[in-house]
Amino acid sequence: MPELPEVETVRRGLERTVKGKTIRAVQLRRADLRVPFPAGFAEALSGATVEGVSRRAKYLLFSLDNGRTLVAHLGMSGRFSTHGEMPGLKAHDHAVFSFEGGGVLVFNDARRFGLMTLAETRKIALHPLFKDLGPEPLSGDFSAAYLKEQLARRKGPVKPVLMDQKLVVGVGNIYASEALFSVGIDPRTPASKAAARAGELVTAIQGVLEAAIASGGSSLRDFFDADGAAGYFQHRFRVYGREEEPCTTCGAPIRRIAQAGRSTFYCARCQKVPSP
DNA sequence: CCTTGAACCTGCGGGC
DNA sequence: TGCCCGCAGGTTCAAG
Repeated sequence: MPELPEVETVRRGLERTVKGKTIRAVQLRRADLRVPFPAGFAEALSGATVEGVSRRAKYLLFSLDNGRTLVAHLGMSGRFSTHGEMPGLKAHDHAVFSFEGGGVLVFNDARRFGLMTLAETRKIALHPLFKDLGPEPLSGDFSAAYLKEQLARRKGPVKPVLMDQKLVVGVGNIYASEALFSVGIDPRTPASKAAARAGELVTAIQGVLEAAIASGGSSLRDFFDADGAAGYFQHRFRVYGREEEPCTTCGAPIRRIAQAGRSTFYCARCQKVPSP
């Protein structure tokens, strides 16, 4: 389901609904998602108070008052939902968090590409999940100079390179296609050839991510924030999922190709390989 | 190192 | 109606 804008939307909802609440009990309805729940998971969380919910890349970080952080990734289909009292549990409701004074948080993930684990808050940057991640795209660390240097040493097509979380985090299959349309670069362009346009690419990536966050993310098959609301940025897609539909700029049919096993959408007329 | 392809798992829609 | 195929917002591992 989620790229950075969707995870950020979920984070904002969770911050509102669970910040300051104390976990009374955790019920796990299976032993693993993409990876096993760690030993002592429920016990470590019971009695802990959520001090805040932050985000690193596409991970949600619930910081607790016991020095640990609950790390959650939504994978492709993970969803959080909040309830006033214990709801009737449905298929793929894998983890259920009950809070003191009422309130229940349910994690549902049909495909189980998501994960939940615990980390020492103080050493979280060194955690295996985080130590090799690139800069946040909406931070100053994601600069034109940085992106130029990174693109210059890559030979593969620029679109899958932009989705490499070691280069920059948070950009997934939708927003990589959208950002490349926005700057008019052909997604098949060798990354090293796109390096000259690094400054525009940084601006385009930031622009599309910020616009999507402002719209509450994109809701495709599913995706609802913690309050059950759908995002609406999908109505503003220029290329993603629009194969054979006319380009909003020039009217040419949008094309779909496969790159590194994922669908890429682009306009063959508006998007060019930059000339050296 | 970089890059690609397969794997993980379930559900849905389209074509026959 | 039922079945098979391809497709889906991510990450990780092996192999070239």
